[in-house]
Amino acid sequence: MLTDRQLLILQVIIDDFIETAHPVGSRAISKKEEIPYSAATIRNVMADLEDMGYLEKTHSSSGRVPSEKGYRYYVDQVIAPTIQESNLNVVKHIIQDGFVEFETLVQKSAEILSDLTTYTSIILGPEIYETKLKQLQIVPLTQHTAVAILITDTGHVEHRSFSIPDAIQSSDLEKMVNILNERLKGVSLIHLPDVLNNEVVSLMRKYVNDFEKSYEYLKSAFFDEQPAKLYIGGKSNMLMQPEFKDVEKIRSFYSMMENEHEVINLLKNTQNGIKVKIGHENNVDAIKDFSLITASYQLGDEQMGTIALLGPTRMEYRKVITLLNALSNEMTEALYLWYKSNG
Amino acid sequence: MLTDRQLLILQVIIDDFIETAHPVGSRAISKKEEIPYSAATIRNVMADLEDMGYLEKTHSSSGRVPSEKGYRYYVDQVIAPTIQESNLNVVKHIIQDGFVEFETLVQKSAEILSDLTTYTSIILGPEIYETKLKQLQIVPLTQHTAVAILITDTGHVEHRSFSIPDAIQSSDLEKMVNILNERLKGVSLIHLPDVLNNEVVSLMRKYVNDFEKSYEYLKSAFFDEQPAKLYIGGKSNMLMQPEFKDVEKIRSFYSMMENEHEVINLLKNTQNGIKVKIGHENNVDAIKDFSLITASYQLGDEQMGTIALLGPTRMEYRKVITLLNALSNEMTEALYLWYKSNG
DNA sequence: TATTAGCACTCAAGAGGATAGAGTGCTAAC
DNA sequence: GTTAGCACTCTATCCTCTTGAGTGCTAATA
Repeated sequence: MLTDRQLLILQVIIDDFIETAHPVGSRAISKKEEIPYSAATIRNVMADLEDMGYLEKTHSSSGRVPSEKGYRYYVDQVIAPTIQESNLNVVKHIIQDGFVEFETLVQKSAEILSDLTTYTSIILGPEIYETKLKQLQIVPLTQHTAVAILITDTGHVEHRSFSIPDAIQSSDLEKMVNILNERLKGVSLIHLPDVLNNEVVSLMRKYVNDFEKSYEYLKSAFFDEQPAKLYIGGKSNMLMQPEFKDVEKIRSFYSMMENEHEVINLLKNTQNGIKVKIGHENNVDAIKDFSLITASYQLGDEQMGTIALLGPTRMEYRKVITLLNALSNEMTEALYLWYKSNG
Repeated sequence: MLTDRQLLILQVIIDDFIETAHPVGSRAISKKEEIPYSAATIRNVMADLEDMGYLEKTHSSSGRVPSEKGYRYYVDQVIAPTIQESNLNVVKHIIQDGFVEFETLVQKSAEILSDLTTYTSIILGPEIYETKLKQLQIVPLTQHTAVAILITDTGHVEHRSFSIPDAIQSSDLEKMVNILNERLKGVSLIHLPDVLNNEVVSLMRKYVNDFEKSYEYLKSAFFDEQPAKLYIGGKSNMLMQPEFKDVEKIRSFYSMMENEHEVINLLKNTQNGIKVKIGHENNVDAIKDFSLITASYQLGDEQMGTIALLGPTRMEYRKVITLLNALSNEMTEALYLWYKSNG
């Protein structure tokens, strides 16, 4: 447990370092208004804080720099208790421009977020599994091609083009779609494969000629994989950070960000609420010098998606956490209102 | 006009520099098998080539580096005449995996392209204006929201969500869509606004209550702006290039690439065929050290889209031009077959 | 006359050394 | 418990020196 004085000094050091990115020396601290101690006293306290692992030196006679443990303490003990529930009015603003589909809303919020923070924002789009099927359609283009369109009750639209083998009659396809629409309307996407296999298959086998083949085609068009929607904003913001002087660091950062799969993994398994992962806590080597702050938005108990900000460990935690907190509240609220109005 | 010897030496210098990224000295050249001259002779030739503007020095006693004029000559006189029509079989490969919409095809080709070259690929998606409307649909989601879906004969799907003001009856919307479908089917997207204003408006005014408002909504949903589809692949490839040691360069490159608008402008106004723009020829300061090679694919005389590769001026022109040429031929061919089979 | 060998010269890049400045730790005094 | 003072440490920067790759020019050669 830290004494009041130790805490004060830790705080001042971290604030200073976050602002300047330079190691902080005892003399600079003692000059600050809120600090009534001399440089020598500060030095003693700093030595203690270093022993406890909250501070580090870059070399034996340098000023101090916060360690990951230091940031952790700062975030948990200093920042977290003081976060005020606030409202950003970002979402409201976007919605006022007219109805938008939820995905667009998320994307725009993300852009705003990265502009506001000069860090990189990452958004894992609303998990569409929980949304329900509104309508399924097949529009023939030519004799051998067609496009299948799937519309959810949130206004999300998925579409796939596919070709129709000679063996399949277009009337068969039509019949099939009719059956599908009748049976699947209102079913949530995550249950779609189940319902499909249990209830619909037998029905279709009865009415549709050469059913197996048609079914295979439809199935592969829609139900095989639902790619997660990933938005990344402000990647070049990162280049403004002074810690990015090293080309090698830039390289590893960017090639990681180009790999969708890896980024998605980073955001997965986040629980509700705000989560701060500092440096090595991310367990990913490419971002061992970064902190990732994630927030999720949800409907009821169901998590819908994740918003995150990625920046150097020397991040403006207070600002970022406040922002993300406000935004995730707004998103959750917007989602709730949405579903309520959907009855 | 260059003598044979001058041309030979210019060629060797450019090839060498493209490979190593180091200024090329006279001694190194004279050691090459295909060069029967001594270093001193080479020096005289090099001095002449420099006087003519084909070569440059980085400092007064450095080796020579190709100038933009040098690259220009190299591309126009050395490379261009030797390009062989070839086929990459990329497109065929993708199409064999099943019917895909044209946009997907373009995107996949782009990925392959950037992997193959270690440069950055940029693709301006098929201009959808020339394609024809297949079907227009409005699917109501709730009492106050709906999603409008537009399907083209190429299998391209656009969708917009919008809210329905109280004043508008859903039966009116339905009527409207029926009229639109009847009248607009088969109209090419680029003529849509005209036909809409000239033929359809009067008809609708007759049948639809409170038409003006509904119309405004539909119009804003679809016909205001068609965002060009832009794909960029292998941005981090650029970081592998040795010329990218300077963080400032990286910064200006990446912030330019994040600005869709600017990138689109770069590719616009490309004519048919392969076009090579070297360094300052691009008229964009951020890529004054880059070359941009563009190829378009078309249907008949109508240009459909543009494929481009962006790399350092020290680019493997032969390889890139051959690749792009092959790919654009393939795309054009695929497009032709496509439309033919559409009757 | 065209080519080549030879030599003086130039410049960038890297190594080594000196210096200034910001910082520390420790000790003794308050 | 706090602070002043001092010796010490390390980095960053600047300067100088050296090396090596390269050039241009001139005189000799084929």
